[in-house]
Amino acid sequence: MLSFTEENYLKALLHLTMEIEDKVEAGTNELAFYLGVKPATATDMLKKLKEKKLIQYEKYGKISLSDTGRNKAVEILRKHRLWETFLYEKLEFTWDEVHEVAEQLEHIHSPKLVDKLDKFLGYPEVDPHGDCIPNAKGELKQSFKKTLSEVETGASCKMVAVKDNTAAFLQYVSQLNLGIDTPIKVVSRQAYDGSMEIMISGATINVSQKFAENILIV
Amino acid sequence: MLSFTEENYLKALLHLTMEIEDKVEAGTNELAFYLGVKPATATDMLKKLKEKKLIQYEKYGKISLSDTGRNKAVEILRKHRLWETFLYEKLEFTWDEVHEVAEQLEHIHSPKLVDKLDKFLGYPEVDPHGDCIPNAKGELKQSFKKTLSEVETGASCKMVAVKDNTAAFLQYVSQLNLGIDTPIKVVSRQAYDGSMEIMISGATINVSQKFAENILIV
DNA sequence: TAAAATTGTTAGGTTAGTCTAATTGTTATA
DNA sequence: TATAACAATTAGACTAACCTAACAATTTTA
Ligand SMILES: [Mn+2]
Ligand SMILES: [Mn+2]
Ligand SMILES: [Mn+2]
Ligand SMILES: [Mn+2]
Repeated sequence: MLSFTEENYLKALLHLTMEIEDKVEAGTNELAFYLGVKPATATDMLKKLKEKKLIQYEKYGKISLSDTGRNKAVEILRKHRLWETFLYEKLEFTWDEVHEVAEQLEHIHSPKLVDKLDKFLGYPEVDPHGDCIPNAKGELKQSFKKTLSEVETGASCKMVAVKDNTAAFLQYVSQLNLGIDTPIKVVSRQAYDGSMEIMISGATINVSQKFAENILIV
Repeated sequence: MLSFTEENYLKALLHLTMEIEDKVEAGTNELAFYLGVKPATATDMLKKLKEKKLIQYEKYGKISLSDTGRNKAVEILRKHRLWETFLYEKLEFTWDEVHEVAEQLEHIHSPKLVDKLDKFLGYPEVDPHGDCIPNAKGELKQSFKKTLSEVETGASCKMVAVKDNTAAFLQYVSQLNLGIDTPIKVVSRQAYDGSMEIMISGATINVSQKFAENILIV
């Protein structure tokens, strides 16, 4: 049985090696920074995870998940996203509130609970942030979606997910009347700073490039 | 913020000081045994809990919860029983399966989650084992119920709760077609070992004194 | 009431997960 | 290619939660 902490390291590694299309490795400092611990701490844990055959790793080398490690990590991601969906769909949580609580709930050990929760929710495919929920077999539909910042000026698209899951960002998005499935039209763009004018259900608003890079569209 | 372990000590103390009508104190060995740790370990924790003003305790003396400690403990009990109810009512768990998972879920920190869960469940008053669920104000309806073993021969009663929450006991009870609200009639009794013959919906069965002592009735 | 039994504490160790400071290995750059 | 910058590891410490073994206090009981 994995500890709370070990699970978090595996989940972090899955995140770091899934972010960018063909990135499959992570570094010690990168991992430590992501988890908010010191590199020395991460090194200790990496030795343990290697010992348990959950990662591939050599001293001074890059880190990648083993098949077992990846499966564990995907299982945790599945739980995380199912719980987020539960909180959002059944308990009236807003999409900026679910993540924090799901960070705790994802560590509950009970295969039956996960399956029953999945069933209770009607086998959802995406969580409140538009992220894919891995299925019971541990299959994760990996899609590298385009961001709003990549949409051509004048073109239209539809928001399908968000990249940033912080409460501050999510609240800002909601405040703009923007949500999953909202149609967006890119009206104009500033070459200077990449900010853009977008149209959401009739209203035109101005958003920064940083903002646009965190809205995933189709 | 209390740790997982500190919460378990407080919960154990609440249990031990609530069991019997006017018992309000517990001993170190008793506590350690209940938690499955060594007395030396419990002593360490007792010092810490005293330091945090969660218990009243003097070296070589008896232990009791302070008001703050009791409130924390009741809050955990509330979460435990709400989660058991959720698993039973919404996720098709059986009453012998809920406790184990609730032992984990009771440590999730989120006031909003507890309140929303309570609302989602329709503000239940009892859990699947017939135990009272403390309300949002932390009020716990304390009732010292009679056990089946105390019912006079020939008299009838109704099962309202169980005292033992182990899977083995609960499965046995279910197997006997016995559950919350089932009417029971005490047919006869053996003076020798306290075993009794009881009638449940027409069928007569024989149960041990130990069994009867764990069925709470009204 | 003194000895025995029971109950509880202390001392000293272990492991997991964290830290800082010092050091070593790798990569980039002048 | 030598050196500077960066990335990663090691050594040594700390805390929380546990342990065993030894000891001390309290309670029981003969
Ligand atoms: Mn999340
Ligand atoms: Mn999400
Ligand atoms: Mn329970
Ligand atoms: Mn219960």
